[in-house]
Amino acid sequence: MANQTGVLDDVFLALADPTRRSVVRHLGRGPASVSELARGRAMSLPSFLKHVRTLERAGLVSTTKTGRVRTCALDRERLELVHDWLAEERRVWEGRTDRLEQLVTRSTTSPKDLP
Amino acid sequence: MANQTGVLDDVFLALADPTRRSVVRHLGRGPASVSELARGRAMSLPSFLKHVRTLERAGLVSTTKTGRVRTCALDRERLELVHDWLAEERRVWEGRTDRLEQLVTRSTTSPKDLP
DNA sequence: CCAATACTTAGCCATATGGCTAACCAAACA
DNA sequence: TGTTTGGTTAGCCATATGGCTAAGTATTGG
Repeated sequence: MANQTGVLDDVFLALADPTRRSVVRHLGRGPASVSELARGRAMSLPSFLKHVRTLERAGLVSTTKTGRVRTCALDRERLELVHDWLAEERRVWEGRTDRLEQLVTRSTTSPKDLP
Repeated sequence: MANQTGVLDDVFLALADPTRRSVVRHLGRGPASVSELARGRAMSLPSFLKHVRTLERAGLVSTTKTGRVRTCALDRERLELVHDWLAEERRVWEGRTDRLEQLVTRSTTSPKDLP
């Protein structure tokens, strides 16, 4: 149940684009509005909006609208999903298939979300 | 320069599909032939081959042909690229933008390619 | 109230993706 | 020699992606 494949599909797909990775990078420094994120990009606003929607669909970004401004924020937890996937792969290489170890290994880099 | 965006595009795109992630998982246990990898999948051989090609294009898998058999192997280095990208993001969250630290942190998981 | 700002919706278009079948090598058996 | 076996090529097709423009809606500032 840990790996809903659909979610990973969306997450990896969302990250497979330089514009979107750049947005993730930007939001890493803190929340920002859509037009703020779009500034300086050689792209129309509607086109850029699609990228934001893709990031939202992947759950990497959450947005809220206040007045006429939509503010975007990064969801770090979703990015940790990538880390978890990678960690699982490493476990396979190393021949350790025991799932319990997953939670332990995870805490070495970010000791926050142990359910 | 560390982030050739094109490569990350291809790597993330390659991982954005359950079939291909499953191949990566399989190859994590060791090399395998194409038909071996295709076995049990609800998909024609040509269709499956395309996935292998996509993984090759991303550099995640390398293949060699001996006789009539094409053997595929995982390139773990390329997967570390994902880890490196993620690590960079984390550094941004934590406000540490100094690039030197990148090389140090990286060596915790794979102390190989320090240019 | 008017105008500028900040999205948003609704198309349109070219290309890419992911699947298929049919047909075609070439190596390995029997 | 003839037949599997393992892969490959060449199309075809439906849908998705990533870009655009034009024309909306809804706040906000003057």
